[in-house]
Amino acid sequence: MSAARSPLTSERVLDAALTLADSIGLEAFTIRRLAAALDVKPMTIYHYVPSKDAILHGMVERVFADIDLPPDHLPWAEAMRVRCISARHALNQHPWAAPLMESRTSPGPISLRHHEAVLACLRRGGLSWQLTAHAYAILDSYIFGFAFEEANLPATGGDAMIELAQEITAAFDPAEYPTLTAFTTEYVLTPGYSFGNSFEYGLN
Amino acid sequence: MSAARSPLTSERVLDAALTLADSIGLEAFTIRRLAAALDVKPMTIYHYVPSKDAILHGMVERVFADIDLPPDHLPWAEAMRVRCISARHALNQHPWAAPLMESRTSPGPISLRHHEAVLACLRRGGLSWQLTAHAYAILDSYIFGFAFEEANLPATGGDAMIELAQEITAAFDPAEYPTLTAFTTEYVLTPGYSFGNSFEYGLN
DNA sequence: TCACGTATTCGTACTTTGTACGAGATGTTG
DNA sequence: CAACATCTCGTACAAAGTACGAATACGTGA
Repeated sequence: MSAARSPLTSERVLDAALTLADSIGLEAFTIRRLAAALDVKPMTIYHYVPSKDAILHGMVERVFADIDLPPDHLPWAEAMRVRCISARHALNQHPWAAPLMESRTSPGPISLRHHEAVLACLRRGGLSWQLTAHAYAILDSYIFGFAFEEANLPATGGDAMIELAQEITAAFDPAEYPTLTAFTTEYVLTPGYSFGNSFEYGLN
Repeated sequence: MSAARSPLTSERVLDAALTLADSIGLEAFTIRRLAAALDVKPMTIYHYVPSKDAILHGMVERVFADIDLPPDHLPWAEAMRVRCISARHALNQHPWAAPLMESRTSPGPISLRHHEAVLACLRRGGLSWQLTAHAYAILDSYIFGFAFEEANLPATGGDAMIELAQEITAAFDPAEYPTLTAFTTEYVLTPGYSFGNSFEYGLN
């Protein structure tokens, strides 16, 4: 009775890794839990993947693969806009990704292809090397910084945030931080407020 | 013989923590190593501090304390510029700080005072709540994102980078990533290049 | 069908980390 | 000197990554 012997592969390990990290966060993402999710024992994973670090590497590559390359047929600024919005979207799907992607040295082929495409887009737009470097550094700092902040916010809008803001305002003396208090009560608690709204505004 | 019994305090623990994290990085920063740096046994630290997390909290507060508040006497844009440059400087002194500061919920009084001052500065400048929120979100995303990227770069310019760039370019096929290759060889390796140069450029 | 080599899975165990618990040592006060 | 408070640390446990090699399952030719 082979009973559907699990055809585990490194692909399936990565699939499960992405899903698990999405649902429990990067802190709680452990080999042991990943093994449980795959319904195998921890050491089994090491037959398909050399180390946890390699898994993280693969996860980063997956996320990069999800980010649209700047389309060839658009002027550079428009093309970059497309890729930036796509990047934000991808980083939103995977809140754990931003710090990982930025802190990783030795990029894989997918990351490299991505960087290649972005640089090529800027150059095609006629930007000097210097402007290219500036544009890339600035845009990515912004995108990843924004995604990182957003991912670490306890709530990004909606009901949960209302409750939270009230807790916080209750914790400190409103007289000592008047502007901060006013900001939360008069603006953040406004229906429709969302941190994410600032993103597109900042893309200019 | 009391022989200079160490007057350990939570302040001294934090001093040592900052110094240690600066020199070995956040990954390697452990209670055991901190204890060694203070020349005590690990558990001694817990007499002055309730947990490692509390130490991290204190470290974040210290770094916030190092960031200049936007000066009252300047127009808001100038004042913000001052505080942003100061923030970048502080984050440069402590490469471990950026992710920590952004990922921490429940801020301490120093952080709160800082946020208060920034919000007050923007409001004094006549910005609407909405514009205030946008400005703050955008600026901080940029500052922290930039600092984070810079901190995680293997080298930020100079000789070390030259060597590194050559290693990397050697590792992949130049034909496959032509723009990337050209970028490193024709621009990054130029004497005087530094990632940090992009920061002030991006503040506009 | 059976034996054997390969591919896959896992049991055990070591290291590193944070930190709970309570014992010892030291200093202070009546 | 006795009693108490303060400070230090020894021991030990849980959770994590993963090295090592044994156990198992599977495919193939005799």
